[in-house]
Amino acid sequence: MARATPTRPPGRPRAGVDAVVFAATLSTVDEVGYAHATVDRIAAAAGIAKTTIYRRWPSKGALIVACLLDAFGPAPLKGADREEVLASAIRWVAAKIGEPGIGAAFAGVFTDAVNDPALRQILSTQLQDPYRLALEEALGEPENRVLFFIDVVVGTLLHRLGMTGEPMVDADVDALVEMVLRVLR
Amino acid sequence: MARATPTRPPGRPRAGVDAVVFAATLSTVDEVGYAHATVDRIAAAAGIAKTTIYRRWPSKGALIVACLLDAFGPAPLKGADREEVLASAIRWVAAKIGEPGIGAAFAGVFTDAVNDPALRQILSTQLQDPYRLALEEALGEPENRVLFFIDVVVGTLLHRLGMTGEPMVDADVDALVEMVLRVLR
DNA sequence: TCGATTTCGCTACTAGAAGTATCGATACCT
DNA sequence: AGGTATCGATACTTCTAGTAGCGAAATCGA
Repeated sequence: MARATPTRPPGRPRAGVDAVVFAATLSTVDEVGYAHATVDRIAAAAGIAKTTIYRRWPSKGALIVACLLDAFGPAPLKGADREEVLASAIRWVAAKIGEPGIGAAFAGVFTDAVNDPALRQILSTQLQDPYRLALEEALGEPENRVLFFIDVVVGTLLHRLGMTGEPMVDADVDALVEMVLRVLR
Repeated sequence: MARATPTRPPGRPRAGVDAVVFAATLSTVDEVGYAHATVDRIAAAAGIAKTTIYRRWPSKGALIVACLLDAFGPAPLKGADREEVLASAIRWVAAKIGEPGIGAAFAGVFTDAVNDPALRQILSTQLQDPYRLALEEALGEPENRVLFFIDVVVGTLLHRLGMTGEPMVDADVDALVEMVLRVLR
C-alpha cells in the first residue's frame, strides 16, 4: 500500500511550524516593512531558530513565495459567465493585496526577482502559473491574453501600493474591473 | 543683479561628473542587475571615488532616482488630440522602460520605495508629479484619473519586465494603448 | 530501557554592501 | 602665494543573508 507517506522516516519528526512562520512573516513585514523584515526578526517572531527556517526554505525569497502561496491559496473562479469570473478574480486579488503584509511582501519579492532569474523562475512557475492556467481554462482565452490581464491587474495594484503606501481604494478597483472587462468583451 | 549663480563660491569647483555617473549607473545595472549594482561598482565604472558619489546624492536610491530623472527627461506630450497625446505618451514610456538598464533601475528603486517612505516621497514628487501635472493639463483630466492611468501603464510594463525579464513586446504595448484609450473616450 | 536517526536551538562565523570618517592632494579664485 | 572647497584613497562601522558545528531533544524499533 503506497500511502502518501508510505513509512515515516526514522529520527525526530519535523515540528509543524509552517503556519506559525507564515504568520510571523506577514506580521513582521507589515510591522517593519519588507526591507527590515530580516530572517532573524521573522524567526524571533515565530519563536524558532533562524537555522530552522533555512533548513526548510533555501532563501528568504523562497520563504516569501511559500508564504504568499499559502496566503493566496487556490483562486476562487466563480461566476455565471466569463465576465463574472474575471471580475470576481480581480476583486479577490485586490482584496488579498490589501491585506496586512501581503501586498508589501508581494512587492518586495517581486522586486527582488527582477534581477534574480532563479527567484523569478520560482515566482513565475509556483505562484503565477497555477492562476494563469486556471484562468485560461475558465475564460477560454489564450496564454498571451491571460498573461496580459495578469500584468495589468497585478501591476496596477502593486504600482499603486508602491507609490502611495496604501492599497487601491474600491472606486479605483471598480474602474480597473471595468477597464479589463471591456478588453474581454 | 541676482544671477542664477550670483557669485561662485570659493574653493575647488565640483567636477562635472553627473553625466558620467548616470551613464555608469545604467550600464552597471544593465550588466550585473540592480541587486549587484553596488555603489562601489558604479563608482569604479564611472572612474571616480565612491565618496564623491555620496557627496552628491545622499543614498543609492536618490542616485537612481536622479539617474532616472535624467534618463526620462521631459515628457513629449504631442498629438493632434487627447487620444494621440495619451497614446504617444504610453509608447514613449514603454520604449524608455525597454532601454538597457532603465527598466531594471526603475523596478529596483520602485521596490525599494515600497517600504521606504522617504524614498517613496522622492519618487512620487520628483519623478511622477511632473508627468502627472503635465498630463492633467494636456488631457484635461482630474488628478485621480491621471494617477489611475499612470498606475495602469507603468505598473503593467514593470510587472511584465519583472516576471519575464524582458520588456513588453510591441503587440502587447498596442493592446495596452488601446485598452487605456477606451477608458479615456 | 537503549540505541539509531533525524531535527532543533544556539552560538559563532563568513561575505557582501550601505554609508561614514579622515586626511593628504588638487584645483580654482583673489 | 594663500584661502577654500572638492577629490581620491583607505579604513572603518553596521547590518544582513547564508553557513558551520555541536549538544540537546524527539521518535522509532529492538
